Amino acid sequence: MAAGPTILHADLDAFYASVEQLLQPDLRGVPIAVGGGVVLAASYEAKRFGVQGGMSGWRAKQLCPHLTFVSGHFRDYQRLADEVMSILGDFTPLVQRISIDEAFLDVSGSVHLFGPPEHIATRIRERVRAEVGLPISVGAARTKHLAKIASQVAKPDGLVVVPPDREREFLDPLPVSLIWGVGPVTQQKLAEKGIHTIAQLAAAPGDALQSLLGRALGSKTSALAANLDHRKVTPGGRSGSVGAQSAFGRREPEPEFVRQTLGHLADRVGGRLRAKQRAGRTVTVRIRFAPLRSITRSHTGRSPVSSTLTLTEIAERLVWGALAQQTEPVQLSLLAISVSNLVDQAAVQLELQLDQHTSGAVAVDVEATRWALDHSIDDVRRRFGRDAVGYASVALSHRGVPDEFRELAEHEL
DNA sequence: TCTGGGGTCCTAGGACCC
DNA sequence: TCTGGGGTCCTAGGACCC
Repeated sequence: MAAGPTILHADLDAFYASVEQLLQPDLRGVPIAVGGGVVLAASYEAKRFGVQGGMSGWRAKQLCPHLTFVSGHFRDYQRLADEVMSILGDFTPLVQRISIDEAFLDVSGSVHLFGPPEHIATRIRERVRAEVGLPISVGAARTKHLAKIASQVAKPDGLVVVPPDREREFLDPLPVSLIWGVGPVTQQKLAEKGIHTIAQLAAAPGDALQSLLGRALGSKTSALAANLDHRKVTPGGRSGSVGAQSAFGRREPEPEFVRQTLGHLADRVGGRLRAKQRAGRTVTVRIRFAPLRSITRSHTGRSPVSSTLTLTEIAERLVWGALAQQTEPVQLSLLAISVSNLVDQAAVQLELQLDQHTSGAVAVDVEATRWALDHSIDDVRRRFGRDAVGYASVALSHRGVPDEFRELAEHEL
């Protein structure tokens, strides 16, 4: 029995921009960009001029002089994307959301209820359009990789089904950049070897690719080009790290500024860890210096942490250690904190109780006390809002980006 | 005129252990 | 007298994705 095209990849088109055009009818049909300094998303009218997400605002304006910039309505993005995901869930419980606006579905168990995959895909597109008001593209194929490529080819507002007996025909002429994991650097390396299409990539010897791209990427890329993808659609899934960052134009590394920024970041990261009942043993800081260069420093401790004050202290130590190593005077443009090596908080508390009878008692006890204090703060914030209570220097610190945007990025998918 | 924020995965070297 | 093999963990950096 040959498997049919039972994996779908559903991807909302130019999502942020489409939402703005949905909410503000006078923006429909005109080139718009969400964002200001940086383009977060561009409407298809703007994309026709070459405007792309991630591009700086002035560059976008150069390409498209009539471009309208709109500020984002981030809560609406979350709300509408959740509505779309809920529609997807009506067709199968096997929905794997991989970002705010896209998901894989395995509909192999749904065909007896809803008909063949291409019919399900069509129904999804109709319902999203009718009930939410947004365009969505869908790819249907036998594997996740093919379905994902198919949805990209289907854009904007289209459906592409890849029948199992026509997969090679579909893949061969496409550019290598459509393969998952092939970005600008890899694309350039391949181009230097004369490899531009997936057909050329599939024909290249595996060991040559491994020496060109490294072992893992080489073999993964060969496998995808050869159309060998066995990944399953797995709903849920928990993240392995939690982080936050803050960019600011160009600042002298003044102790008070560094301390407040790290306190603010630690507050956000700690709060999210505690909300997920998680804690982590490894704390990593990233420092970006004014003209682009960035470094990371990390510390792995014996016991997991999630309290705001402990995170702040570790981060400060790492940052000042790294700054002390710099031989030239530096200016900062970004600071970030990330926590990894995560474990469940329940396990942490058990360990805390055990540790109180051992030599690690003092340090661990401090963390336990701070964790309890943070938990009370979290509670108050849940009831009275984020700004109701907090550490003084943290509460005062400025933010360069709307809070809604941060919360959107933080949202547990 | 350098541009946001949140992630994943991989590499490579060194420490340490058996 | 440098000579083996394998494994884990940690650190720092980089490519890539949305």
